[in-house]
Parts: sequence; C-alpha cells; structure tokens
Amino acid sequence: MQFETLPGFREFYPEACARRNHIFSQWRKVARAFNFSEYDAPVLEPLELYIEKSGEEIVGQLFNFEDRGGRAVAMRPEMTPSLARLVGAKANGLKRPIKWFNIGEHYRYERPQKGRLRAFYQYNVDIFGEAGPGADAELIALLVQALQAFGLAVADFKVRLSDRDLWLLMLAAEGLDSDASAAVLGIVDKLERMDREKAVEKLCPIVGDEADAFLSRIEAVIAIRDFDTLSAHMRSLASEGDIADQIVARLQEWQELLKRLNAAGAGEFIQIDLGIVRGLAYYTGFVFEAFEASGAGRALAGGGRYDALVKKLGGPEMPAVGFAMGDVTLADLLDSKGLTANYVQSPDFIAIIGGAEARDAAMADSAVIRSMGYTVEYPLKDQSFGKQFKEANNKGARFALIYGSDEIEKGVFKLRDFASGAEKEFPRDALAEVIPELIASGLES
RNA sequence: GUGGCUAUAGCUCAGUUGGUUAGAGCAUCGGCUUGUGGUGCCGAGGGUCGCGGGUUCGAAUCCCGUUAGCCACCCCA
Repeated sequence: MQFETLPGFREFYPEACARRNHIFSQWRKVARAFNFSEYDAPVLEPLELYIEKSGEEIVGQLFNFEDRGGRAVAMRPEMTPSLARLVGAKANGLKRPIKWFNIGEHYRYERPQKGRLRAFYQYNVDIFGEAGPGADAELIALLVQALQAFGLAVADFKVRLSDRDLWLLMLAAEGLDSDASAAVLGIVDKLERMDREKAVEKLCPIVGDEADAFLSRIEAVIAIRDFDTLSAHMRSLASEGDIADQIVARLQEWQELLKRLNAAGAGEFIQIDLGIVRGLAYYTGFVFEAFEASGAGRALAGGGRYDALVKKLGGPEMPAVGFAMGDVTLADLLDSKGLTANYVQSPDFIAIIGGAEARDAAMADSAVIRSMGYTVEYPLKDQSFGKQFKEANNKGARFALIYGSDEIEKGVFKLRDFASGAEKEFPRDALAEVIPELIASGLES
C-alpha cells in the first residue's frame, strides 16, 4: 500500500526544512528585536470559537470533526480567536501594552493553488491595550523590518495603508447609515477584481440611481496616494459639525502614524491606498496589506486594528492591532527574487580514518570537538582515503582531520584546510586549544 | 464548489502514422589496490508509462472515467 501526502499538505525534506527554519528564525529574530514575547496555543479548538468570530459560513473552510467526547472541534484556521481568548482571560494581570507573537501551522480546507495550501505557517504579531496610532506604527514598522530581514527592499515590496474609520466618516458624510456603509465597504474590497458595471449594479440598491456618480467618487478616493490630497479631500466633505470634527481628529492620527513610520525608517515602503479595506468586518481602524512591489500575486501579509474582537469573544474591552504573514507567499516571492539562499548544512570537520586504531582516536577527538559545539562527521564504515576526501568535499566540510597510522604513532592528527589546501600536524593533547583558533581564522597556506 | 492544462526512473525530459525487451542526462550505489579534493573512467540498481476500464492482433501512444498536481474563478479570517 502506497500512501501519498494529503492535498495541500507539504513534506519537508531536509533542504526544504532548513529553508522553512530560516524563515522562522528571521521572523523570530525581528519580533524579539522589537521585544515581543512568543506564545503558543492549541492546534485543535472548539468549532464554536471560529463560528463566533466569523459566522456559520466559516465551517465549510475548516478541517472540523466531532471528537470522541462528542465535542465539535476544528483545526485552527487562524490564530486571532485563540489569542483573543488567551489575552482576554488574563487581561487584568498583563502589563500593557501586551506585545506578543507566534509562529504556527494553520489549516484551511480550501482548494490549493498558487500561494495557498491547506496547511501553512503563519507569523502572527499583535499589540493589545494601546488604542493610539503608536501601536499601529510599531506593528507596521515591525512588518516592514520582517520583510527586509529576508533581503527584500523598496523595489521588492510595499505596504498598502488604508483606514476603515476614514471610510466610515466619508460614507457618513454621504448620508449612509452603518449597515449601508458596511455593504459599500464589502464592494470596495472587491472593486479591484470586479467590472465597473457590476459594481454599479451592486451599489444601486444601496445608493439608488446615483450609483454611477457615487462609484466615481469612491474611485477618486481609491486613487489617492499622498496624505495631503487625502487630507484635503476629507476636509472638503464636511466643513462643520460632528463629522467634520471627527475627520479632523482622525487626520491627526494619520499624521502621527505617518510621522512615526518615517522616523522608524519604514516610510518609503508605505503606500496610501484606500482600496484596501480587508473583507471581514471586525477591523475597526487602520488596515494594511503587504504586496510584491508590482502589486501582483497574493498579499504577503495583512492586518489592522480590531478593537472590538476581544470583547466579542468574551474578554474585556481591549484595543488591539495585529498582522499575519504566511510562509507560502513569502517563500514564493523570495524564490522569484533569487533570495532563496542555499541552506545545505555543512560540517565544520570531517575525520579521515585510516584503520581500526585510527577510528578510536578519531571518535575520541570528535567527542571533544562536538562537546565544544562544532560539527564533526566521519565515515561509518572503512573506506579508502581517496573516497573519504571526495566525500568530505561533497559534504562541504571546512576541514579534514586526518588520522592515519603515521599520525597515530606520533600522537598527532593532521589538519587540512580545504579552502587553502594547507596542512599541519597538531598534537592530539592540544586539540581543545587548537580547535577554536582554527574555526576563527583557518589554516594559512 | 466550477472550469482549463498536465501526468513516462528520485529530478529534468525523449519516446516516430499504435509495432519486438520503454531510453538519455543528472542524482544514487559499487569499483578504478587504505595517504589526499566538486573532475575522470568502468559498472550497477531504479519504471504496473498516475490509477481503472474500453478500442485493437498489438496501447506509454487512441477513447471514456477517476485521482493527483498546476493555473484561473468562488473564497481568502
């Protein structure tokens, strides 16, 4: 019986695994650089947790089943609900702002395609307990740095920045109530992939005959790429009254956000783009998505404010902002940019063994070197010198430790530096002193 | 869930109008006397031609179905 991997699931042979771990280590390094703490949560959760957050429709996209205790459970499709529960449960005892991150596998029952599998890793980074734009700025700066850590630069990616608050104010100024506004945002989210005629058709029941002109105004807003234009546009919508005041206040938060992003060195990656609103309705303020610079492909990462979610899932009132980045799209991008390093792992030393007595010496010395934290390997069966050297080269070893009958007799080992070709004998007694020097500076020819 | 393309060795691919025992390169393993390097030379293993059915004297090749992969749509937390 031959078994195959389930559709959308991956196996990680050593090279792929090394590459995956490289991605993880960069993610972890950047999160730690911003002093975020790593947490983890169960892979299997009550189905209800996801229904509560996303609605009944979500079930069709989950790996869910009934466990032996009759509980309806699901493999986690995302981290946010679990995280909201963790934070909610301890909210009163946690020092704020709460800055946490996680790297974990997630599962979605969807048709696999480019940049999307059924099991994938996500980097989740969140800040809780800080309502001001400082938290948004910190998070976006972290996102930018996380992508830069892989060698991606301004020419490679951008972060499209938008704001649901500003949209709601704009739509309120148009005279729409909150339901109508939500419906319009749902359409804005799909505008990029929708025919103009179809969009007008969809807007008709909401804004009436005026739909075409209304859409034109929306398109004008989406085309805005700089803050001054955005600011002027927003101010022109309402000159006085409640909405005007809110617009002014919100624009100040925008200024603060942009100022901080510039100060953090992330400014050049930011592209104002109100076309981003992010589908599901729980986002409440600034929202953003990272894309390949040309805008092609799926989003590399996405996030934003979700000030109401912790409470919705049973916790206290808790402002929150976070983003998630997937490993699949990221790895695809790194491949296409030629930034996928060769992650083959090579040993520092390979022992070349000339006989039974030599093997004992080589193994004893290897034990010492290994305890110092360096990598040593030797052939597990006796082989000719020629073959052993060839092998050492294939494996990319930096040094050969040569143990032949001559060396054993003299109580030495011969060291060969493959880069320089230089060879030198060292007394075996001096092994522990010699090794760190060799690692540091090699052997001169 | 819908549609398009694809499927031959571990990988990349040949394989004639349907015709004998399905090939190559790379990779793997072994050898080229147990003292020196990614080359070189010799050799070996490895295939139910995705799977199932059909047409035919005969199918990797033609037809139908199915599964998987890729791509697009739907969706994208």
